[in-house]
Amino acid sequence: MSQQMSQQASQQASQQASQQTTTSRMSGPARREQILAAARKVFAEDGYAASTDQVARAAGVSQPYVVRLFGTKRDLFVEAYTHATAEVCATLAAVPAGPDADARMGAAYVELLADRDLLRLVMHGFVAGNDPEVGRAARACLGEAYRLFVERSGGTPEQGRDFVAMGMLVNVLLAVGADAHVGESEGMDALLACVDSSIEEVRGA
Amino acid sequence: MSQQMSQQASQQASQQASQQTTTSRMSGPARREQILAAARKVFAEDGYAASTDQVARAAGVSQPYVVRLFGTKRDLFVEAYTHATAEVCATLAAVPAGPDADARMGAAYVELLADRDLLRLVMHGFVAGNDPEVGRAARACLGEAYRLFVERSGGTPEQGRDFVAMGMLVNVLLAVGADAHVGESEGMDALLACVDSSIEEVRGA
DNA sequence: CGCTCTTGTTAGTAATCACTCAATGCCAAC
DNA sequence: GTTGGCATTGAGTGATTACTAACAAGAGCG
Repeated sequence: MSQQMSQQASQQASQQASQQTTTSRMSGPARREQILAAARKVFAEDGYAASTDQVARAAGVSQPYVVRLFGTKRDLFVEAYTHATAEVCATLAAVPAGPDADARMGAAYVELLADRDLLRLVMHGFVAGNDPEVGRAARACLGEAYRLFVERSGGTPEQGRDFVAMGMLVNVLLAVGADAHVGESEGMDALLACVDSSIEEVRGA
Repeated sequence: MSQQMSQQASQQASQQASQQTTTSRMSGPARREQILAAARKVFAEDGYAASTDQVARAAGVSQPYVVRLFGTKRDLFVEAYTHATAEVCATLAAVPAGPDADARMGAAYVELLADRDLLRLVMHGFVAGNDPEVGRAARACLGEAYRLFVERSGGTPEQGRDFVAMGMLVNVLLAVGADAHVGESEGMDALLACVDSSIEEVRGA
């Protein structure tokens, strides 16, 4: 499955990266962050199955250099993944408590939807959970999302559960490309319409 | 990540399969189904990244034979995946309409929880959705689950959405091994307790 | 027994993988 | 202006990959 798809995907990524990449010399930490950004994009697309070569081409660097900077492909993935989950948690944690905090939490998550790569990467970590460190980060992110919602909104456990569940539904719909295949199945169309209206509702609040 | 883990995992699978495998000659379709069952287990563990060799060892067959019978690793994955999604849909479709149909739909899904491999495989398909055929099967399954719930229970679109969302939450919690890591994060513990009580509630109904 | 079809294997191939090694240029400090 | 450290690469290695080709063996049938 990943042969044709990831080939052309990485070609696209390499093209668009080589345009924006300064081929000249960079400082170590700066290059590290650039590679991490590329890794986030590539891993979001193909998950852990993406190769370090794809990441290197997306960053405009040679492949040995990315493993030199990060030690191991697994280390790179774990670092990119923990960054992503931390970003999600930070966004939710930035919502202050108070009246209508539940709606503002929902709006904060909807804001995250703009960055498709972020949520796709988080999703990939959910199924790559047999790696102990990835699994721990994934569980921590889910638990924090629940805890923050209940704490900030003062809602019941059931409301917290529903908040996280709704987030997972949106994640999955995004991952399977539901928005890009409207008109394929009537059930999916109706589900998508219902979720979309909820998103618009929370966005307006 | 998958190196050490999948190695020992496939060794376990091969051992337990070689015990239950009739090494003698089998009929073609029977062997096909046996390999499909093995593929379901292996793909549930490691996703599409699992090798045909792992599947072959789990089935107690040589590796070239599994690609001979199924043509391509991708074909094998797609067939195993469509079988899994069809099983989920069939289970939900078996719930008759009537009063308390919503609770019975929930109970039917909880029944599916007993087969961890099934839901883990379905989850893997959700993130492998860049493959067109896998993505289509995943979207069809989600759409059908929603449609069936609304049709059988006569509920509102919002209730249907919440049903599917709850299913996704349970899937994710299962995939990240939340039940196997209790006591790690207080937020996750509270979330898991809330979901568990909901499951027990629907199980009793 | 012989003939043939299906079941199954061993041996092999080309590609890709993560990762290593040794080297090369660049920049700043002395 | 030479020295030394940092950024970066090309070339290579061994392992694993999906997949192929050719061949062995068993079962039904005349």
